[in-house]
Amino acid sequence: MEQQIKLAVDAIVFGYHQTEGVSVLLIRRKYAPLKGYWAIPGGFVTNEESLEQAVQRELQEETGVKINYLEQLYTFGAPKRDPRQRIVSVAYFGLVKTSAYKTFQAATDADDAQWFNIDELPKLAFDHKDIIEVAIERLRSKIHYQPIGFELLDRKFPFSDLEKLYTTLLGRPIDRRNFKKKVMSLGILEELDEKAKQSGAGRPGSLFKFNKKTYNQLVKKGLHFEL
Amino acid sequence: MEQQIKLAVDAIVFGYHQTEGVSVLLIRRKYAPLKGYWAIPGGFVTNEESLEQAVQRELQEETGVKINYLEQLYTFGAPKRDPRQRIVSVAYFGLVKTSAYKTFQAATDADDAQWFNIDELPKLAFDHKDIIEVAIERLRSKIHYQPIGFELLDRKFPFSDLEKLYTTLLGRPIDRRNFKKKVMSLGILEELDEKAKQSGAGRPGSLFKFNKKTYNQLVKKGLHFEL
DNA sequence: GCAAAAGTGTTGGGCCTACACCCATGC
DNA sequence: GCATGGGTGTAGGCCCAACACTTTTGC
Repeated sequence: MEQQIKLAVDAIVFGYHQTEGVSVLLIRRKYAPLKGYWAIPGGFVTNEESLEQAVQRELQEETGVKINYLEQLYTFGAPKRDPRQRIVSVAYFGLVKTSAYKTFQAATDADDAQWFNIDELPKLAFDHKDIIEVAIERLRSKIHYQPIGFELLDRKFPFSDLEKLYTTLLGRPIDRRNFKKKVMSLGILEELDEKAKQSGAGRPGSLFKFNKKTYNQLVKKGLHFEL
Repeated sequence: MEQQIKLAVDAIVFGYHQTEGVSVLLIRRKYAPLKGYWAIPGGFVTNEESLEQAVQRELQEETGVKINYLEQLYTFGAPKRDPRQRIVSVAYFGLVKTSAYKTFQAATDADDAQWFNIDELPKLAFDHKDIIEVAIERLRSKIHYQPIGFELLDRKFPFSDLEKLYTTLLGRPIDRRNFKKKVMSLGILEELDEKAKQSGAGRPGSLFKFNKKTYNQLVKKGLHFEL
């Protein structure tokens, strides 16, 4: 008997903003089933493109977002996850600098696209809630062996941004001095001769940037980063 | 245009034997293309079964092996990985006690099934060499956060078996005393009132078994195990 | 008795944690 | 000048790595 399975890809894209926290990019479905529900962006793979290309294309079409950090998350294939027919979906995990995308150009299958704080998710279509949970799990565990900030923060950022990101993801406070010592000892941060602009009160901090080169070397040879 | 992609699963199954080291289970292809080549067991997913069921079924059919530890590894979907048509394959990663399977009942698509030491792999069909490399990578990294021995060793084993397994996977010697201290401190091993049978010279060691209950608890709440 | 493998403790050093006060800026 | 957030150093304790000799067995 002929196989009746369709192959899709989904993109769970995380962003970060120092006051709004960690958020995930969702679209509102334009068509049935579950029209009007929020869902993870994604769609069917075409015959000639790679899986990564399919993810990038769907993301582009549905939200206008282009991503540079993308990794495979997990493949979801339970027989009844879509009511219409058997759909197996390869989920990808992406990180972007939220600041680059405040508004979206939704199109094709999507009515609208929007960031949602990961603690305030709307009702989601299909098994998308489970998928996001797996993705959040991955994000949380990733901070232990990969200094994620590089993909989530602006090119230049005050040190406190990084600290807040970690505090948020860990869900507990961390010691500022110890954290800074540890991060700086990795040698992937460069301090700049520039101060952050003020956005309220308080002493402005120096700006930092990641040194992409040493960062990549470090990631390649494996890194442990316990807190 | 209609999607023309077929979905398959593959199973990379590892076994361990204290003199033969770590090995992977391969089959010899019975049909074209690449008839006679060695390959990873696997096959197409049927419409009603889950991905895990598909893996177990194919493995059963092609090698007679039934597995109890199985996790998803990665999904391979490059457009040209199979010369005939687009095939996307969800690869799974399994561990078995080699001692349980010295001979195999090959059937269906396979002429023959056999263990191969991971350092002496034959020429493999399709992109299966790459897939096995990813799997070995996963196996190696897994020993750092999960005491793998449970799935790979016999129910009762001398402590040196565990030590040899780690030495082999790490590719370097480890300090016996420190290793034992660390493993015992996890509280997942029980010492038995039994000595290993002799297989050559040397003093016989006590036998140990894993305490499945505390082991599972430990895995669940996360575990770091650096060496 | 000799070769092979198992069993067994201690110490020094490095790393990690805990901890509190001053500084720069905006209002 | 006060409120807000940024910046900075040290000491004690714990854990980890390094290290070698004795015991039991087969031959």
